[in-house]
Amino acid sequence: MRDVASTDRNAVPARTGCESCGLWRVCFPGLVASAAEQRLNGMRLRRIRVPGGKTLYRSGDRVESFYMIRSGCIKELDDSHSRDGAVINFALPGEMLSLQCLGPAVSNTRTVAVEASSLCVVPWDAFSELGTRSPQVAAEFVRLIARSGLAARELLTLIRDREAIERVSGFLLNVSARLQSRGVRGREFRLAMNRDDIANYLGLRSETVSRCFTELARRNLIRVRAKRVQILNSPELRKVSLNA
Amino acid sequence: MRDVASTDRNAVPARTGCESCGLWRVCFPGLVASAAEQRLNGMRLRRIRVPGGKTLYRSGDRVESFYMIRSGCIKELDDSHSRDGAVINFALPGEMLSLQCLGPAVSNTRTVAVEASSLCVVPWDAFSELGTRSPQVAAEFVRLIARSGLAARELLTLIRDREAIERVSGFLLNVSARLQSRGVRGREFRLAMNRDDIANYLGLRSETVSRCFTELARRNLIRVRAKRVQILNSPELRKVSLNA
DNA sequence: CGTTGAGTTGATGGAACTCAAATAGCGTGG
DNA sequence: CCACGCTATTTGAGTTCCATCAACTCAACG
Repeated sequence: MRDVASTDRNAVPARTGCESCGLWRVCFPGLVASAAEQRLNGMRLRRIRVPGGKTLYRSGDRVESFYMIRSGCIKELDDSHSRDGAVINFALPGEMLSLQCLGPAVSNTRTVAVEASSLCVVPWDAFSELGTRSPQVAAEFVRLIARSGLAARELLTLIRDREAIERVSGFLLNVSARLQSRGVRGREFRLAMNRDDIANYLGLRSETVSRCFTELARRNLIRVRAKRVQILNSPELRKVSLNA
Repeated sequence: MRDVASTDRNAVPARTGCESCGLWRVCFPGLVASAAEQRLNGMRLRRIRVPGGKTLYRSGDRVESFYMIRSGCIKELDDSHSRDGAVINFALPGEMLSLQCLGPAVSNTRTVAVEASSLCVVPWDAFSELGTRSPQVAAEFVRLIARSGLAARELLTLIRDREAIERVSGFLLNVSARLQSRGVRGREFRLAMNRDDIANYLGLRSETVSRCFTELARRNLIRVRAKRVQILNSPELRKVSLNA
């Protein structure tokens, strides 16, 4: 139950095991509670592979499962205002999708694979049953759902009242920290998304994002070559992101 | 259990009853389930009054209760980046506070009364107990918590990639709709917050907010005099807010 | 009637957008 | 392996929008 056969052509961001997965703390109490039938197998765990550019689910769809990113990158889009969708969040390896749908059950976002991605799929009812048996698990749920709403708030403070270079610096540090916390090297990584997606996410234009990358490289804070990014001076980069 | 003695000097936005309160759908199943001890009285419901400018709770505080706004206006501030706090949300009459804290229990926002406000205070444990007894109530909880994260997302789409006049128009429509949905007249109302708070919320400067008000008034879409706002042409105002 | 604070209006500069052109990556097929 | 073509990205020049700073209005209040 650890690794899956890989069919990747290009270098894909690291594959993560269950320990680094956001659901681990939910699974764990369940597994402790009763070893046999609450194993991952018993929960009808599935793995799926989504090709880059393909839609996972749409706004309005009834979503009945959690999704955990194992590799790749999924973007969540809000279609309510702009025609081609505004990026709300990039879900990175080890992170979760669709949590906020499980109250209303129907999704308010469209999710699209930024690149070929591998996901774990866990039916909601399996977990919900787990929650009714263990208040510990139920509490963990509430915590996770509450935390899932935090991404939007973080993005809000990342872009509101901040100028372009601050946003881009903050974005890089954010991605770096999230990769690091999942056990992936955060100093040097590959951005799965293109400049347009980043610009859309940060409320900028791709040209501006590009200029900021160039400027940060000129200051020797980062190194960029297309999608590959290397963070050379993260304390200084943080200062830039905080306008300090 | 309906009205409280009023000590307001100036005209304060309408006081709302339990029916228009965001918690009603949570209370209701509980009340149905067992009439006697789960009444509002049984839940140790308290009413408090917060003077304008006073802090309700701070970031880092352990929050053990829900708060429901009965009258007035409470702003939620994020202190993580700016010195004097960035406005995340304005809680209007009939709306709730501190829901997202009840997973982590410790608040990540500071809440300050924009004007003298009256609140209902309900201890979390009373509800949590209610939830363990009724899965219906528990589900309603999850729904409410998931929805509480939506405010940040809405604000995000309100300001990202939108110019000043679009933000201001969207803000007015948003406030209008929220007042209306709580049974208050939404065509003509009084903004509790000053220009600085609005500007902070929208990621603008107070001068810009002022200019936008003036411009919208010039186009005969609204009428403004200090804090009093009248919406004259909401379809057209919507067009402006959507950049259409 | 002067003071105070919120709100409005005006003038100016800078940051980011726009449009346009140049360049770099990258997959494809010779 | 290299040339080709396509797309993504970078760079440049001009324009727009908003922040800034400052002056001004207005109402409340002693």
